[in-house]
Amino acid sequence: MEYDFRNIEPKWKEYWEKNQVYKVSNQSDKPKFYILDMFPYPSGAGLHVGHPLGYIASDIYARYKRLKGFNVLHPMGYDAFGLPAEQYAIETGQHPAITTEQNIKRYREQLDKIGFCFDWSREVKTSDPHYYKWTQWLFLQLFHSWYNRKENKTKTIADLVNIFQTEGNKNHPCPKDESLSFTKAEWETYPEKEKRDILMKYRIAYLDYAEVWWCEALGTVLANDEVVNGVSERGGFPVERKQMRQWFLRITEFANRLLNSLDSLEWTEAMKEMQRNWIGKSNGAEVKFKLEKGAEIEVFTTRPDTIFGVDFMVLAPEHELVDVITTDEQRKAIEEYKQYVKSRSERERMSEVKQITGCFTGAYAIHPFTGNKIPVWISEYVLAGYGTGAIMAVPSGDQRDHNFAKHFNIPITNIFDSLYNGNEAYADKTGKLQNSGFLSGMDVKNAIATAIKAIEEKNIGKRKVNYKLRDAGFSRQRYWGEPFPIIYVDGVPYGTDESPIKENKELYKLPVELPHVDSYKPGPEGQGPLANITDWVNTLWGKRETNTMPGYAGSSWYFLRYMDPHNDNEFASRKAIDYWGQVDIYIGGSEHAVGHLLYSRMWTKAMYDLGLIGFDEPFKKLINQGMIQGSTRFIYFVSALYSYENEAFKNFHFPQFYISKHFFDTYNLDNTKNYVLDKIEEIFSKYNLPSTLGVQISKTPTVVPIRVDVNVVNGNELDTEAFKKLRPEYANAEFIKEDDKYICGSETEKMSKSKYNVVNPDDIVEQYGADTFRMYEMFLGPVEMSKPWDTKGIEGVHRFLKKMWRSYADEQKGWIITDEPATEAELRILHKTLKKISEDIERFAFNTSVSQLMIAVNELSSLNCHKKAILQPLAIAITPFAPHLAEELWQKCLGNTTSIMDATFPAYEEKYVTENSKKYPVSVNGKPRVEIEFPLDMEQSLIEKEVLSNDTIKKWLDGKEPKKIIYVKGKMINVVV
RNA sequence: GCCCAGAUGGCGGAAUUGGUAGACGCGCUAGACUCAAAAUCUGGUUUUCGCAAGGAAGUGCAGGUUCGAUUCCUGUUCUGGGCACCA
Repeated sequence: MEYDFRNIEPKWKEYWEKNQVYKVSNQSDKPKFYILDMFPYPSGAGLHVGHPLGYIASDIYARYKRLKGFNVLHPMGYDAFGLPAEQYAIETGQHPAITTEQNIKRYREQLDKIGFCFDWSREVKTSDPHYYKWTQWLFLQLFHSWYNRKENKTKTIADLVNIFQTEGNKNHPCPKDESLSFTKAEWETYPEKEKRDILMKYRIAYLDYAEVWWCEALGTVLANDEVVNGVSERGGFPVERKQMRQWFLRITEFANRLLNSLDSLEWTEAMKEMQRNWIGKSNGAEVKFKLEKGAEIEVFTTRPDTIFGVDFMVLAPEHELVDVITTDEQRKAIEEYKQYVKSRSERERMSEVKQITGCFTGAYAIHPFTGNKIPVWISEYVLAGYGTGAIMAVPSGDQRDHNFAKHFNIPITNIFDSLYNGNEAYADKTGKLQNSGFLSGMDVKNAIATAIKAIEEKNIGKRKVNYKLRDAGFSRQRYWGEPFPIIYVDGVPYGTDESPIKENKELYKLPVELPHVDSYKPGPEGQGPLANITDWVNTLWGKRETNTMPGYAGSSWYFLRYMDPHNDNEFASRKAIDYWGQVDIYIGGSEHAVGHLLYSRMWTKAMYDLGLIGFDEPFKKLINQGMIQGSTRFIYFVSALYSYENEAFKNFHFPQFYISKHFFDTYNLDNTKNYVLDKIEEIFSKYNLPSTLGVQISKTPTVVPIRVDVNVVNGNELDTEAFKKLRPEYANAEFIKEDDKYICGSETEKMSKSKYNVVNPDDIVEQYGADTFRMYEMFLGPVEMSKPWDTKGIEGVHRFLKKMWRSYADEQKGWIITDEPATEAELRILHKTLKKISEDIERFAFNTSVSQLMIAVNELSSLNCHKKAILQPLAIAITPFAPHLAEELWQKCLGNTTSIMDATFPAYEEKYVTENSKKYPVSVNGKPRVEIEFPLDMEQSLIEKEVLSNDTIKKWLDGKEPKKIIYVKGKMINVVV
């Protein structure tokens, strides 16, 4: 009776499904546990071995928690809207709904093979109208909300209208326009359109303008991803930045809360730090500089203390004042410069340091304290979206300003005396200011306070907290996304749940279904494809919004839908939400650090404020899974043959020469080259080619590394026969081997089809079974770490499972479990293992728990142990890792009649894991010299005496007196001389 | 360019709180079983000097703190992730 996973695994999969073992109820006496994987996007390429890494980890944890007596929610679904499906539709004409459905089906098949305990009855798909109905509904809640800064809370627009009606906006300045001010009486006189324009400037979900990549040739807006090296990825057409009307989410209002409540989360410090940096809170001042010819430039600075060092000012090229202040002489140059900047991505603008660009506007500002004339420039290194889009440049104190001043020969004012050396800005915050009027002689901290005070007294600015975080763009000019439940009545946007629209039942109804289109071509003027469907766009009350929502719309709240996935009356019932609460553990890649994870935190806070849910952070604990990279294999082609004249050369199957890695590495050496040439000649002569072909061997052939499909490589050794079968053109491949092997080169890269390094989990499961696959992925190393995929260690894990099996079953005799009582030694092995495994699982260290299981099985089999008392608990312990095997042992061998999933994880007993003596490493001057065993409760003085009388120690002391003896109980002993 | 992370034998990795560096597995190697192979089992395997006993060096690199550093600090190199419309 062998370990026959091909029979065992399908059998139990069917059993679990038939008995609905994974079905989770919203009612239970057990404590709840919610463990969630990040939503996958179902790509056309299917799953590769990297995807399941996190799912296996969460599956192990989920099963473990269940065995520990929790009611565990462990769902899975799909983030099914997205650009790739639409791109595919444009190329092939297939509807994204159809290809997405196919991809999902494929994903599901692949996931099922690995034996996950997902409750599939709770599956959600963001592209399902039953789902996006609620995405749209939640959008409407955000549209009907504003942020009350006084209360630090999301409130309804109705509430804001009330405030305006009773007191105007004096207590609630407009976040988009602080100069906006009106009284209660003025509010009453505004026509409806103006009222709504004002309200729009307060809404959490609001309309504004923003830049997008526009490609004239394709007539469409492109994602950053689709712009490569400044041209469109498709077709290589020129692109430029273009202003377009867009929906936004006012996440900036939540900035401080998003920052502060990070402290309450069990996320890695790195993850929190990334979010903190993204939010980018900085304290400083806003200062207005009057221009010579009227107008003012407002800047934000974190260093108001350096104001006496201001030598010039820089506006973002998009700044609205640029056109106003530019003098006639400079207008042409400024226009040309602006044109240049349009072709530049923000990334390029920020990262370019070597090449300094900019243009003088011809205008001058007046320094508020010195009265000096300060030239005003524009440059790409100042971004419109950060701060006020303008800076005061202090070359002696800021490196970029310094570079700029040097490059354009702007004289530099030194405000740091000898601290500034003339070559590099002095950006440190230590030392005293000089040459700075009333700030001279002060240190930075003092000077900042004094400067702000002076600025405020002079009424030219104020203290200000600034955030790098920007409002989140919420529109895509695309088809495959959620349509907005918005209709423009005379050009004014209304929610479909507002008067007058809601009077019409058809228009009121959610979801606003994504209409069918025949073409995915963009609409006029960069609008999405929906703009082409006039029937759909034009409604009784006006035109529909033709943008769709971005990918993160559906994924910002999906964790709530799993709690109550089939609810048609609410996005999820409050009862279900209160029962499951926060996600206890969330697993996914760190690439979502500042996108998805920040957006869903914001949605959660808004929903909490609006009383829809009872917690304001979605993910209590976060585990970042590393990436499994591809390990690309290279073979080395020698282009040795050529023909002078003959056409037949092209159609003839010539031998192709590939050299093993060693020869490639040393190809520059004459020895190697001659050896290779001799070999080629030797092989070639065997072919006996007709001389009429005119084929010759090159004396100086070049060698080209070629990526080869990893699936025909075993470790680093090429399976030459499999390679030849791969494609007809390889049939005559000839290999120049080393030690009779063809060794490939390798490189670690992203796993992708184009690099021939994709490994499909199906193949691994087919060959070794799901249990081996699961354990092997965990055994590779810590979940959080990225590592290249390599199949070469999988044999070891598979051997381990077979060995474990042999503890329970014999090839000839069948089950060999006995009822004999366990010995002390056996119990020690068992309990040590139980302890280690539960501790390791709790800290997500699955690689070491697999090791421990291996150690246990090795030790038990060397004791020849087949005892039920040991092996039954051991079967439960391995369940999270190898559920199929465990279930087989549980029911077939150990004779249980219910699923092992309903077993209880055995607790370890302290008495079997404590030792009473320790073999101490004894060091002399920090170098370990000998091992001596002492009881743990032995007195230090006695130990010291014995140590000093040890022969080896005596030898190393060499007659010298020990200065000090360091004894750390249970750890080590060190003798210092 | 900025932010975050990682680097340990031939390979994946272990060392959980500053306390024996290399657990476990792969690979390699020697042997047992076998007509043979597969499977399985036993031993060896960081490098280096040495017949051995035993020594020396060693956790990307350069320093530092400490009785003691893979672990803490400073600097640095390389690799990976993110940088706001890929998801």
